[in-house]
Amino acid sequence: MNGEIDLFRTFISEKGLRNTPEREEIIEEIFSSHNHFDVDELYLRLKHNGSKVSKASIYRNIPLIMECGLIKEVWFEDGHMHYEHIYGHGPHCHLRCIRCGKVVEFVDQGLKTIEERIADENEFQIIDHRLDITGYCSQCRTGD
Amino acid sequence: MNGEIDLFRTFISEKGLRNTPEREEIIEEIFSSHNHFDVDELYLRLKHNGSKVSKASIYRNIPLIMECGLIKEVWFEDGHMHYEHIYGHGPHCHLRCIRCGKVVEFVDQGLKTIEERIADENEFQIIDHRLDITGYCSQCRTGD
DNA sequence: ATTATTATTGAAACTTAATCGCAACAGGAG
DNA sequence: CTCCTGTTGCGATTAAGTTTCAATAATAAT
Repeated sequence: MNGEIDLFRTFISEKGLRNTPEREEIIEEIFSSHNHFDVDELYLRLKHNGSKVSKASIYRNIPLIMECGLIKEVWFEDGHMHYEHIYGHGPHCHLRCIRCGKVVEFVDQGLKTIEERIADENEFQIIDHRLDITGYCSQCRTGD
Repeated sequence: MNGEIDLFRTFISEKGLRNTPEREEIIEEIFSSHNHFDVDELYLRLKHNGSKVSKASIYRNIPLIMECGLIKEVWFEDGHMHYEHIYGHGPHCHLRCIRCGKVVEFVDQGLKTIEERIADENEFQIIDHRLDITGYCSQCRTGD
């Protein structure tokens, strides 16, 4: 358990960087929940839990955590970037409700097949992909 | 021809707003090319063509052009939003090269089927969707 | 046409996400 | 324990996008 924290520690060491308490606090806070997050929310959660980590440090460490392959940018909304966990989650896509903001993740094998065919047809080497479907969830949809 | 400009004019009128030369210049410049664009690039293109439209007016009009259904936000990159045409383009997805920035559009009927099934399973009402595949194009891929 | 109403414009100020410079601090190798 | 240098918090800075405001101009009414 805590695989993501160990992975990050190793990643940092192998890059010749330093494992600091601030880094530990940030990575632990990020993975203390399974949800998507943004910098401001993460900062408030840390603060609420007694951490003194600055926003600057969060902004400085997020690129490292991404490079380590533990999180990635998912969407830009309300004027800032939002992130999600990769570690412990297989590749997946999103259904996002425009009204209530709820996000449902889904996995579809057929999608992978399509992507591979498209990539093949274009001699394209896939590194990442993102499928987001936006609309209204079951609670928010208007009687259509 | 010029369907998008007429649509915008009608849209503006029916909202009780006013058709100004600035709006004409902006919408014409946007649709004078088939490519994706961002505000800064659009502003420079307008300026280059002798227009005196300000960036503020571009920022003010883009939401209207989106509401009119002619363009939409496609991705946030390099610190700012990028847009693409909807009018004249059917629903499509993107292959984006991380190295050279080239974007190839593709259409896939199977994808629509998958999306509809996912939406159905989640009682979700689809309003929009976006599938972006990032990686390396045929010119930029490393010998893998 | 003329006038009145009010949306729109450009310029500049402002807001805010994200980055950067700097001095103090601290991890970790030796 | 000491040194080297990466890291931190703070505050300043940058830049995208928004807003304020006075002047302008599109449209409807006259």
